[in-house]
Amino acid sequence: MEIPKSFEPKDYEDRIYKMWEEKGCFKADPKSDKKPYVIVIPPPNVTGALHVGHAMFVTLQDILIRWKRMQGYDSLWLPGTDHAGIATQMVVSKELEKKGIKRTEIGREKFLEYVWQWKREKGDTILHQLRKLGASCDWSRTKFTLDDDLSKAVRTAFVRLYNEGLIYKGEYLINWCVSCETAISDLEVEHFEKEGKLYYIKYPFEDGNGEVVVATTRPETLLGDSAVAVHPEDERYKNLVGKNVILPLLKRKIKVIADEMVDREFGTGAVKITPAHDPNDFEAGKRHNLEFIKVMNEKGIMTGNAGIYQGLSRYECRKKVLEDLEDEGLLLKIEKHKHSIGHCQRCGNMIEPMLSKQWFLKIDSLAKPAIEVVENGEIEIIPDHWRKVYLNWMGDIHDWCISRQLWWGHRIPAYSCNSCGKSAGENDPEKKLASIDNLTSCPYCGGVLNQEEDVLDTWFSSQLWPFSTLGWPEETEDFKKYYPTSVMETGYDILFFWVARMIMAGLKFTGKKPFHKVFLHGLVRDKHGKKMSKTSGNVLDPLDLIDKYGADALRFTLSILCVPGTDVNLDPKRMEGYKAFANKIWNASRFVLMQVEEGFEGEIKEEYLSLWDRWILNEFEKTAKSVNQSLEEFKFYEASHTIYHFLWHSYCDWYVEVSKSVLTQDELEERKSVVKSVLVKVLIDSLKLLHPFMPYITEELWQKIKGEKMGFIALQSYPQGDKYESSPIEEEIDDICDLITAIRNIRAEKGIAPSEKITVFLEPFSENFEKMVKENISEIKMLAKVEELSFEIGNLKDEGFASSVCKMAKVFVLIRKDENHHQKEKERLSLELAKLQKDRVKFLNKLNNPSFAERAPEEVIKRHKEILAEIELKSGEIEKLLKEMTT
RNA sequence: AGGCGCGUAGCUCAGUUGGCUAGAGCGCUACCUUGACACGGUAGAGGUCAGCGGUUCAAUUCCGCUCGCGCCUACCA
Repeated sequence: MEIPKSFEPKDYEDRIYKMWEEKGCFKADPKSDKKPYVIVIPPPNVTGALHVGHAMFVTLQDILIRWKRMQGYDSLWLPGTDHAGIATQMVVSKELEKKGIKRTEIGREKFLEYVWQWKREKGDTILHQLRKLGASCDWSRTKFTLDDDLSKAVRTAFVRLYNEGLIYKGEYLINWCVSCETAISDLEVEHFEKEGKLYYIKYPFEDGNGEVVVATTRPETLLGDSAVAVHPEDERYKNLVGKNVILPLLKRKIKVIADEMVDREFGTGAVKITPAHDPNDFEAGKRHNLEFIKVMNEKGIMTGNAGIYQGLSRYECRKKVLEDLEDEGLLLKIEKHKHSIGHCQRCGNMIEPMLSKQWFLKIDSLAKPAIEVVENGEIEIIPDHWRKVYLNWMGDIHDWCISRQLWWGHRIPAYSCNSCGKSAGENDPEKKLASIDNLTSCPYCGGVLNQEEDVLDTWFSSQLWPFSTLGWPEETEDFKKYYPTSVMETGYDILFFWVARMIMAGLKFTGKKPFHKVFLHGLVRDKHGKKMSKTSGNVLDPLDLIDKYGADALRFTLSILCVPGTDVNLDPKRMEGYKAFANKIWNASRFVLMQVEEGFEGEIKEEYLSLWDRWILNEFEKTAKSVNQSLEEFKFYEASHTIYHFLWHSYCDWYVEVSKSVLTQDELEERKSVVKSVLVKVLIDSLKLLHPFMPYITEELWQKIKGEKMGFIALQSYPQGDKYESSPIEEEIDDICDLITAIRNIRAEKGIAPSEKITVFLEPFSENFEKMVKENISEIKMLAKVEELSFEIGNLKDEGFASSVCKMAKVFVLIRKDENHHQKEKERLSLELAKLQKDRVKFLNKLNNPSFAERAPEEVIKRHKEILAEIELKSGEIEKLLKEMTT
């Protein structure tokens, strides 16, 4: 039987995926008595396009899911998307604007219709892209955070928190994005250090005698100042406290206060206080009962409080304020100043700290148990150092601003009454005004109700994902079987955003931890470790990569680069290499299939197994055992590397080559048959072992070898390697390989053409090795291209020969004698001898040290002695050779 | 400012409680189109494990310092 010579992933990837999906290979079955293994997908944004970050998590999670499925678990990988409030609203608004439709003009209801329309058309794009990667999700359970059932979960969670008094509404200083026109949480603010300016501004005293100078980076906010603060123990300013100064430009009278927040070393040691536009000043304002003067509105435009500056943008206002200060001689000086400025994670605009009425979640009581489960190891975070980061952050967590001024999202299920004036979050003593079900009339007075306009932060729904997707708050069959989930696998960049919040929410609402383990993978960067970004032009598109190298190569690359605790530097070169690996497997299979007849049913008869056969069978078991172990520990790189090394370097480089010496020569039919059986068995088992990593090519080859009626490799049982046993065979094969390499080395160094067969003389160091060489002489001859291999050294002096000392024997290769051939031989051997002698001294010194003998463990001493003996044997033999040559 | 982490071959990285003669992939050199595969084969070259000091019989591994780099958190006006 034969398969095409060229390996072409495009020929089979889509076809195979379709087969898997149609035959329901990925469906979990709550009725089965198999043990569950569950991962919920980190839901991609519904607006999202596939990027390498997705490729990363798909690869790792799919490896785990397929591995466990093959191990006999009821694997459930639950897919879905989140509604991505800000992102989606922005995308759809922009699309509408192109058509001349303005969101604010058409109103909330109409706008949401458009968004749903968009979602129906485009929302599944990302899910189809995940399939290209081979993701074995149970698509029948696909969820969306705005689905009816998940929305009900959100309302349930909100109302419960509200009724317990953990949700409050109030006017606080929050992070406001003037471009997205919504509040965002602390976590959604990104700080960049920027070179800015520090402006020194004079605030004249009320009495006209002199002034106090304050330093600020944001001169325009002085319009909202309500005080100037100094440190209470600052001698320079002690007598100023309580006095009034005149606010420049607006000429308001404001007082000088004393507060310990002031850093005497910074600037002039006097600081302007703008309670409505700075988080620090907000706190100070509360402490000192200051006026909160809002000088900027939600669009970043100056308000009426800004006097003549009303209507200017924040940027124009700064310019004008500075000009005017200059005119009035109040601008003392400008210094360069580095400081960090918050930017909106979504749109990149500067964040405006703004006084605003928002909904908050009290977090302390939720955080406490979430800290405990990680501290006591009930939830294991891998790699361990993220555990420390988690605990560090959780220990200093702040209340969470959960309201967003958007339309797309879960509208807050809270109401206020027109008639009696009761309002959820503010004066709703009996907690009647938040409700899971739609409230139609006021439960206090029967009056007309208004529902809160704002929606909840998307993460508020994402935190419920591990259980809302399984049916919570209902006790569904799925929820009962699949919750808690097994592993949460995601990037460390959303440890706080998502993972921490899921732990808090899981414990709060279900009373159980949402998952047993958290594995955090590194971020995918470019080949030099730089973050991928459109501006750097170093973005790699997974769909392009799949097109060029195949999904299997992309997956294998990501997996083998995934070392816990480090970011992944993705170099297309690597993918080329793993595409070559796929090609290698393809061709190895091709070779095997060429050896066997259609429907070959191999049988491995013990009595006909050779050393090499036993070796590769055992080597496979060792590999399988190691791969399982690595996967248990989330060492994807190690698992991938182990398989790679086995298939390429053990199976292809050695066993397949050795098999040729049996299959192409005059050997017993039984031997040939056994070798074929071993070739096939090890290949098939290797394909199974590799399947979670490279699902497509392994499935395709499985079908070609076994035929479709044998089912899917995806559903075969995973090799466990439990038959592996440590055996002297390993060392014996090592020694034979060492001999073959030594002969090949001489061939290469002496420039003997590969086509030329040579004569080799051998002087084994042990009878056992001589016996072994004799037993495997045919394989050795074939692999080293030896015509004649003799143990009768005779007198080689007159002949031309090259020699080498390998681990178990002295090797002589007959060559044509040339002029200074003895000289060259001597140089070569002397070089090797020098190297050996250096090592010899090292080991000798160690062993001669009395405290080494005293303190080192016996095993180590023994090993050292063995190595020394080996070195001494080898160098002794080389010395002898050199001596013989000179005489 | 606080916390975490990194510096091993030209490049990207492994190296599991200290103990083999420090490994891999790519790149490089030489030779080879041999009937699975040139997306290949064979053989090589290449490292004072950032530097200094300490603990130890023994340090790439543990500790301290120095230099260089990265990330996260934070209210430096």
